[in-house]
This record gives sequence, C-alpha cells and structure tokens, in this order.
Amino acid sequence: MTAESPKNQRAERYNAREAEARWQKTWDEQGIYATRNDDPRPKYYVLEMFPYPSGRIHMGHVRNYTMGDVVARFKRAMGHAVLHPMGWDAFGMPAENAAIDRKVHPKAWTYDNIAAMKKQLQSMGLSLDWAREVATCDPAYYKHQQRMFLDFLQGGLVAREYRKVNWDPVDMTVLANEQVIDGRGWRSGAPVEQRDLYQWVFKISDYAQELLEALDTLDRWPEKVRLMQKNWIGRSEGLLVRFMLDSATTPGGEGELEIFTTRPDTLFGAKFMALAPDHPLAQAAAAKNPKLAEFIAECKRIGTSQEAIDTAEKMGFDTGIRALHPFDPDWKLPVYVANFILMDYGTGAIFGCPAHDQRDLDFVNKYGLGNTPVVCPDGQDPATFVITTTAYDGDGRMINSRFLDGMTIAEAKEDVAKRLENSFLPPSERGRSAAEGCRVGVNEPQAGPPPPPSPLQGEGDERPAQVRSNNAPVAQRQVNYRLRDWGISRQRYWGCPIPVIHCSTCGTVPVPATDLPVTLPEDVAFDKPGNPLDRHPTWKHVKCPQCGGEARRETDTMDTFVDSSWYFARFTDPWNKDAPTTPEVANRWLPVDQYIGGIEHAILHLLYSRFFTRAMKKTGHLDIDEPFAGLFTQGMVVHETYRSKAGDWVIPADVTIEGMGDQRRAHLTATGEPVEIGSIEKMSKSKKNTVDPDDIIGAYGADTARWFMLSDSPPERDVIWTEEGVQGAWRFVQRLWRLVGEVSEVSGPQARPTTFGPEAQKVRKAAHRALANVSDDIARLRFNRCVAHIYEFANALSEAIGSIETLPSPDLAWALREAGDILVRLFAPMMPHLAEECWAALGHNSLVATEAWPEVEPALLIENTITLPVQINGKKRADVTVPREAGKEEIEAAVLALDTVQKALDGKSPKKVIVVPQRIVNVVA
RNA sequence: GCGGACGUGGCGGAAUGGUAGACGCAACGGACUUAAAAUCCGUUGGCUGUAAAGCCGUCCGGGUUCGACUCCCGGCGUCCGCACCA
Repeated sequence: MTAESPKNQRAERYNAREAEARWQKTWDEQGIYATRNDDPRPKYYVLEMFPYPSGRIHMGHVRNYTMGDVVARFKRAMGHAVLHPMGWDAFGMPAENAAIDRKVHPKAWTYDNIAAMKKQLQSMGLSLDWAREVATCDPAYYKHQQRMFLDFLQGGLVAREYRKVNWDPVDMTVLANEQVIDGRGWRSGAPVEQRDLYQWVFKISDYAQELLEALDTLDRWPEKVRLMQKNWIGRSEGLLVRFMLDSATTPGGEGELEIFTTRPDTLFGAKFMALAPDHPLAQAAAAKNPKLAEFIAECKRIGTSQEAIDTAEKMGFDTGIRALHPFDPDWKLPVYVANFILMDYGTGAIFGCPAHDQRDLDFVNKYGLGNTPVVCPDGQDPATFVITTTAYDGDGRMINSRFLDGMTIAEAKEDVAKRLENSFLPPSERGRSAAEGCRVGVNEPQAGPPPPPSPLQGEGDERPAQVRSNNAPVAQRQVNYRLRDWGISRQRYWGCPIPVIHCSTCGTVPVPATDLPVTLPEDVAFDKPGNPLDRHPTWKHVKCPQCGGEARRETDTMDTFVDSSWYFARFTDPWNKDAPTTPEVANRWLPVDQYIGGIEHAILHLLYSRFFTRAMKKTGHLDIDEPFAGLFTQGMVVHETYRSKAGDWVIPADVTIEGMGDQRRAHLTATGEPVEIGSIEKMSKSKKNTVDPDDIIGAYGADTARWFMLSDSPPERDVIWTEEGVQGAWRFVQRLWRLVGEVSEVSGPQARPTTFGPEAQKVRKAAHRALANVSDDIARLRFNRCVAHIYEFANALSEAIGSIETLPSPDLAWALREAGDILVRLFAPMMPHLAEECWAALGHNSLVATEAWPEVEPALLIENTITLPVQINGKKRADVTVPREAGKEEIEAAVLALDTVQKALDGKSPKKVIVVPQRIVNVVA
C-alpha cells in the first residue's frame, strides 16, 4: 500500500458486461482456443454432451458447459493439448413440430436456433474450438453416418426385421425399448402401442457380453451408471430344457416344447407349463379351439398398451396339452397359455414352480393347481415347511426332489444340468417339435409378410440353441440377455435418411457409396400426420443401382441417437470430407478423457455410443473400444415454483418475495396479487420456474453465473437456483476486483527475497495451500470445495492487506504480489473474464488464459510446529503444540503435563495414551 | 417386488475412522452515511450459566473401536433406476 493511494472505499466497480465482451473478442482474435491436431503435448479431450438446438440455452446448459470449461482451462494451464469442441444434436421431432405448428421449415428453424444458441454460448466465455463445430443435420455430417450404416450392413451389424415395435401414436413413430418410459413415449408422453413393422436394427445384442464385461474397465465412471447399464443388459444364466409332449393332446402332433429357466433346481416343484399368447404352439392350439382363440384375443386387447400389461391380473387358459416331466415320463404337466409370459424373452414358454416364484404362485392359487416346496430354508423343518401366499426365493437345501434332496441350490442346478445335457429324447417318441420351423425369436418374423430377401447377408437367428439335430440333448446351458437389438427406423422427415433402396427384383440394395449422401428433399409438406418423405411425390422413386429397374427409396430415417453415437469421434477431424474419421487422428484423441452430461443419458446415449465405437472399430474407422474413459454426471438446476390464485404457473422474474423462513410471501411484481410458493423442482417450461441465462448474464455477467453454478452444491447433485446465491456470487466478483486492485497498488521488489519474515511467510503459506487444494479439487471435479478454498484464500489475503498500516516490507510486498498472481490464476478457469481483467491490472501483458498453472512450493505446505487436538476418553478437551518432528514420547509428556489432563486424571496414571502422529492424541483415563 | 443412493445448524453444504458444522447464504449487532445502498468489523447448532465452563448434538436402536457423520447389524424416511425377463 503506497502513501499516495490510500484505501479507496469507492473503488471502481468491475463492469462485467463491458469487460466480458472485450476479452471474448481478444481471445477470438488471437485464436487461443483453436486446437491443432499436430500439437505434440500430451492430449486431453474434454467434452460436454452437445445440445439439442431448441432455440435457447437453459441453466442446465450453463452448469454443464461451465464444468467442462473449467476442466479444459485447467488442463490447458497444466500443459496439455486440449480438445474442447462443440456441436449440435440437430435432428429430431421438435423441428417437425415447429414446422407443423408454425409453418417454418425444419431446416430454417434448426439453423436459426443454432445461430441464437451459439451466440448465447459465446457470451458465456467458453474456451471452445468453434472451428470444429458440427451439426448432425448437415449433409456433410450425415453423409458419413450413411457410409457407416452401409459398412455396418456389410459387416453384419445391421439387420432388417419384421418385428413387434413400440409405436408412439402421437409422434407417429417407432420407439426403442429404451425410449419407452413407464409405458409412454419418452418425448410425447403418449401411451405406447404394439405394432408389427419392418425395422432396421443395429445388432447391439451381439455385443451384450462385451458391453457388460467392459463395464469393469470403466473405473472413472460413476458406479451408479455402470450398475444401470449392467441391469439393462440383464445377463442371466440358465438352461434350455425340452419337454416331451403327449402328442395325443397336441393340435398337430407336436412332440416337444422348449422352455428357458434359471431355476432348473426346482424342476420337481413344477406344477404347470405356460406359453406366451403369441407362442406358435398356442397359436396352433387356438386354431382348433375357439375358446382358446378368444382368450388369446382377450390378452392382446388388454395388451395394446404397455401400461395395461403392467397392471393386468394374471390369467391363464388350459390348452389341454400335457407335457412330460423330463425326469419322470409318467408325470404329466398341464400346458396353459398365460398372459404374463413374454414371447420375446427366452423361448416364450416356461415351466411353473409356484413354491419358489411369486408369479407362478399367484397363478396356481388362482387356478387351484397347488404347490410343492422343493427348497427348504436352513433352520426350517422340511416336514412342516409350507408355502401359501408368498413364494420362497432364498437359499436352502433341496427337499421333495428325489435324487436332489439335501443338495444346495447351486449343487442341484449343476446336477440337473449335467443329467439333462447327457440325456437324449428317444427318436421314436420325438415327433415334430412344437417350435420347429415356427419358433419365434426376436430376429425372425412371426406374422405378416415375410421380409424381402436380402442380397447382403444371411439373416436369421444365430443362437445355437436353434440348431438342433435328432440327437440333441434334453437340455443345454444358455445365457440370455435382456438387451434387445437397437431398432433405428423412424417414420420421420427430420432425420438421417437410411441409404438403401428397395427393388422388387433385387430386394434391399445399398445406395452406392458414390451416391452418398442421400439428402433430404427440401420441398416437403407437414399438413398431415405421418412421414412427409413417404408422401413426397418424387423423392422416393429411384432406379435400382443393381438392375436399373424401378425401385423405391427407404423412407424411414434413423433414430437421432445414431447421430449422437459418434459425434465425439467426428470432432477429432471434422474436416475430413472423404471419411467419418481419420483413424490415426481419432485414435490419438480418443477416448474422451472427461465426458460431462446429465444422468438421464446413463443408458440410452452412453450404451449406444459404446456399441457404436465397437462397430466403428470393426469397420475400420477407429481402433479403440470405449469412447469415454471418464464420465461425470452433473445434477440438475432446480428452482422454487410459483402459482397464481388462478392456478397458473408464474415465472420467477415476475415474482417479488418478502420475508424469510415461514414468513416468506410472494406476490406478482406488477399487480401485487399474492402468489403461492410451491415446491422446488427441476427448471422446466411447463412449470415456468426457469431463469433465462441471458437475463442473468446481462445483469451480472457470465462470470457470476459460472461461479454460482459451481459453488454451493456438489456438482453431481442438484443445485437450487436462488437470487441470494447469485447476488452472493456477484458480490464476490466485485470483492475480488477490489482485492486485486489493492494488491496491484503494492509495489514490491522484482527479485524474489532470499528470506521471508513471519507475515510474508503466512501469506505465502495461505497462497500455496490454496494452490494445492484448488489443484486437487479441480482435478477431482470437486468444484464446490474449490470455490470454498478460493474464498478462504481471498479472506486470508484480504486480512493480510488490511492489517498493513504503513508501507509493507519488501519481503511482504513480494509475497502479496505472488499471492495476487496465484489467486488470479486459481479462479481463472471459473471466472475467465474477471481473471483477464485482474491479470492486466496486476501489470501482466500476457493473457491469463494462456498462462501456465502456478507451481506449488511443497516446503510451504509443511508446518514447523503442529497443534494437536487432545482428547480425553474420545472427547476433545485441549490442544497441544509440539515441534513437527516431535516423537511419541515427547508428545505424550507434553500432553500429560497439561492442566486439563492433570485435572481429568486426578492424580492417577492414564490407562493408555494413543498418539497418532500429525493427527491427534487420546488419553484414556 | 428387485436393485441403488442419500439422511449433518434457519438453508446449501465441509469433514483419508481422529478437533463435527470448513466455505457460502440468510439473520442479528456494530462502524461509515443527513439517510439508504454498497462496503467493513463482529455474533450465529441446542441447553445451563453474568462468566469461566459444562452438558447434549450428524434420522432412530444396537454393535465394533482408545476414538464413529464415517465401519457392521436392524429399523424409519426421502429420492432414483428397473419392473410379469422365467
């Protein structure tokens, strides 16, 4: 502090609006965020999930992109070549809805939105390499996606199937299983119906095992996400068992029925068999039994919506068919058709063991089929162990099971598997299989027209269980997965066209690579529901590339999740016109070191991307397995809700709040009408509890918004947006500006002093401790703690400056300047504009954005004396200060000499003294 | 139903098994000001006490430990994912 410049209480305010625009311009002009692919430094790829161009960014984006930007700036300062790109997930339904509602073309709507949102993102001061920007709706992007589709087709990773699909009646399109939430379309919210349609599918289930196993290698992913994916893939090990049928009871002389079970140990508790209503044997039996046909029809009526299926009561119908127990041909089991059996899991048929499966128990209790417990829990008397309304699915020993009695469940499973694997049905009694030739798997058509022949590949089910010779064993082990293939056909306009042509002579023909991209026609009408591509007068009519005859383009477009399954790879070389990636470039940048986005993509987007990466590897576009080495899922931004008397939601900007605690009251600012304060919810348009980033940035500046988004809550948790919180952040921005101003007025020596006095040493310790803490916090994405440590440091520095009465000594002056330089660089990743302004104020000519991260002096982190807490019987009673290198005996002596300890011991000697060096002392009296 | 996470002041939240409540917000008291805003200084888990100090305290009940917000067992509550997957 110099004599000429006394503390100025009316220091100039930091003008964020003016400064932020100025620094953004400077960064842009100097191109400091452009990343070169030949940068030799160690690479670091940080990526935030790219946005859908809805038209405006929301606070969730601000939080997400701020986190990524902090990491990018930090890694850049740490000397990495940082790749930090941005793009647009630009295909999708809202563009078509806008076209329908507002008569705007989806393309115009999308590009207008992109322009608006890009401007907003730029106002946040993100250190993005905009030269790599991509939009998935750009033919220059989706051309490569079409190319990969064809490569995948060639590689056997794509199939065309006629299958049951989830149909969204509002959006008039197909949804993948993952896109159906609680029986409703994930976007429209309409109850989903079942329909049979041709579908292009990606064979993600071929990778089920690999996707499952590789989860263990993703050690920088949240455990929760890995678990969700594991459950979604849903591996289960079991046994396929062929039951002989009493052919006298079957409709067409069928001789056997194949089921899947994970509980072969409970075979002796079997009471019935059950078939899915769609099962071929059920269909065959229904053909001869009108009442059964009626029952099946009834099942389907209920089953049009997923919602209804979930709540339907268990129902069954005895077909009259009888199955023979695999271990006892004289034991006959009734075969039912039941509404709770799913055709597309396992074989669509089960054996029911009611004592140990709740569904089966509910079923037998309804139809009076009884139950026999075969697993007895330890400690229960088998003689009195009975099951009534609750099935037992725990551990125990086998009972009532002949040769299995006394075994554990695992032993019994193994024994049954071994016996049945090695036994064969006598050929004379086999007859025709009930499932033969018409067994339905997910990969085969089950009704309706057969698929047109494909010249590309052999289709059909690859599961070995289906290939069966006369000598096939009664049972074989099988692993089943819940994960289904990924249906990508969408009956929409605004998506990536699927590059195939249907020819009545040649079948399904891929569009030749030289004809790519297949672009969307621009002259389309949205006056009717359904797919405008299908209605377009000319677009779909083409010549067959093989025979030259009249043919028809595929009018379905790809699920937009395809677009986002590889954008991270495209960013590595978006300039390559000839191929989706430049493999050597992609292999250098990938995997993404830190991916940041919402937990809502835990399954869909992340699982698809993992599959896509493997598919790209198989087709030579990449040579990595996992796209995202590190994943972070940030929490939502939530806000109070407000409702007017009339029950309408009111936006926070129109509300004035008064009072506090229970006394808080809200009213409309304009009219004074009272407003009801509601619960805190995710910011959403429907509840109008949103805050517009533009308003916040306009009023307080981007740095304030960024700072507030990082403070308060841990990043993985929800953060509550409050006006007070933003103002607190804004005050801190101003405080930092004043503080740095005060530091800048200190004139210290150029050369580093050789020794430091106690005051200077104190400042230096605070600075270096903050440096060590903040570095660690950012590296571990603990932004809220990082913020706290910067507050602490700023408090310490304020105090040091405030306590100066005259001119500071040269060593203190130097230490204060050093601390100022460190402080500015510490908050620069979070508040980059303010940091530049401060950096300049401190007299530097460089940009802080290109400065190296400060280096910590480890010696300053070590204290010479240590103050240890002293506990008596585990409760803190005193402190003791000892030299750092004091030994246990020395510490113990010092502790026992303390008055408090003497008093507590009351003349007796302690039972025990525990000394934890550097930590604590505990005296046990 | 199955699986998972979480539960700490008025609020958001800190705390490798080692001083519970860092840091922020809010509140209260004070300084500056004609006044307000801004800023600065201080107080702030509860109870008892003028004070020194003491007692209680991390959802509840047990346990392990010299020592438990943290680990184990059993409850209660909140949130999330999956859900007739044989």
